[in-house]
Amino acid sequence: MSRRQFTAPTRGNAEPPDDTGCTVLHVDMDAFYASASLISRPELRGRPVIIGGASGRSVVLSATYEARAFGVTSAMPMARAQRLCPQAVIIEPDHRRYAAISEAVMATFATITDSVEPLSLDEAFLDVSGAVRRLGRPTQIAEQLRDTIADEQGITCSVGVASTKFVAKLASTLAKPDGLIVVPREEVVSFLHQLPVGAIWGVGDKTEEHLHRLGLRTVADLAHTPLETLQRALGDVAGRSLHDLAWGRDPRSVVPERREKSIGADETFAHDIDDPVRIHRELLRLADRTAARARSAGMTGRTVSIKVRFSDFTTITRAKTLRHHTDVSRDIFATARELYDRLGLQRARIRLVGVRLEGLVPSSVAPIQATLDEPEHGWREADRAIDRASARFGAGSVRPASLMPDRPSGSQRERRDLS
DNA sequence: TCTGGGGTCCTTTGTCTC
DNA sequence: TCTGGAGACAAAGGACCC
Repeated sequence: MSRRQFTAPTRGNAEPPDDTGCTVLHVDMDAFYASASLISRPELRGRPVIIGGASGRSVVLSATYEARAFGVTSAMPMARAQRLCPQAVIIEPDHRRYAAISEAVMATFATITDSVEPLSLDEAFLDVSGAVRRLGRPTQIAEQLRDTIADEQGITCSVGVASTKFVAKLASTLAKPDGLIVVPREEVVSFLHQLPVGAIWGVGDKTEEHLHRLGLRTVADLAHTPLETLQRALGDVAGRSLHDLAWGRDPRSVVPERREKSIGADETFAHDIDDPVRIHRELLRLADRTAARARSAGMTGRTVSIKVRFSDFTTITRAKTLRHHTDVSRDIFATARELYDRLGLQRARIRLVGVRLEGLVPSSVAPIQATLDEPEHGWREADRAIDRASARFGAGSVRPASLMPDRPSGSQRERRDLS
């Protein structure tokens, strides 16, 4: 669910657009989480529905177009969304269902081309240059895809067809909902120059504000600003990138299979807390979750970082790079706890803590060195056993005793407590 | 209005080594 | 032994995306 909305520029003629050379497709599911949730609740179709958590601090994950008409957007606090649209039905997210539908949609993409670059669960770039002879022109392929996804999954999607990723992505945003926009190669510049600067991928609120202060409101303004001026204002990389994009220059190709560079987890508390014992417990839970996900992905990391957000929303991060790669819950927790304790916080009120493992490489290419104090059958084997138990009995079936809701007796605690 | 959770990338600054 | 520059790397923060 995009947070920004723009109106599509009008094309000057009624001829069908020329899609020659427009071999990049950007496919984006419409209100994906909301549409997926309504598959099992067909009686709610046509009504305002908001997908989001019930807790006081959660935000909107997605909303149907009927709810968006009331001003509800993604990432908006749930409390505000409910004030804007009190008649909306609230549904808790069902991430398993979203993952299953996403997998099926990606499988449909794979029948078109090998060159699929997923961006998230609900959108992907496809390079269809190798499929044109077999399946027809890019626009025909896009229409086939839209039909197949609607028939097989019961949800709609929008597609942008262009010669570059950046323009295809913009086109799909403008095509929403349930639409298709082709931007012919010779119309790229005129298409872009009508748009506001905020339409450009990578221009968020802060950059947009900065550009407005410079008097730059449209992509055309941006294109006609000297490169050096943009680089002075936004930095070398961002300045050059924006200037290139404003002229439709985007050399990035569709790259299938992007590898994760970090894995992490964070948690916002229902109420700010200042109890170090509770914060240590939360760090243990998050380290445990992070390590399990890394092992499940077959990855190990060398840098452990923590994030702490205070009650006034200021956020700090601290990181430590280890001598060896790890995927062991206990190592990640010990490092996270050390980083946290080093902050020397005296009962500061904390809103969120997070743990992240960075510098990921596949376990197969990063031999994990046993630490000197590691017993013959060490923590890694214990983690593997927990992973197997979780796979068999469900996530969380085995966990550190300090994370059990009801603290057990001392003997049980010693047997299981990883802390 | 009161801000989730999962990520990526860029910039700046500090430290270490040669 | 001290100093300075260059380059690599780590750390921290910020902006952005879905």
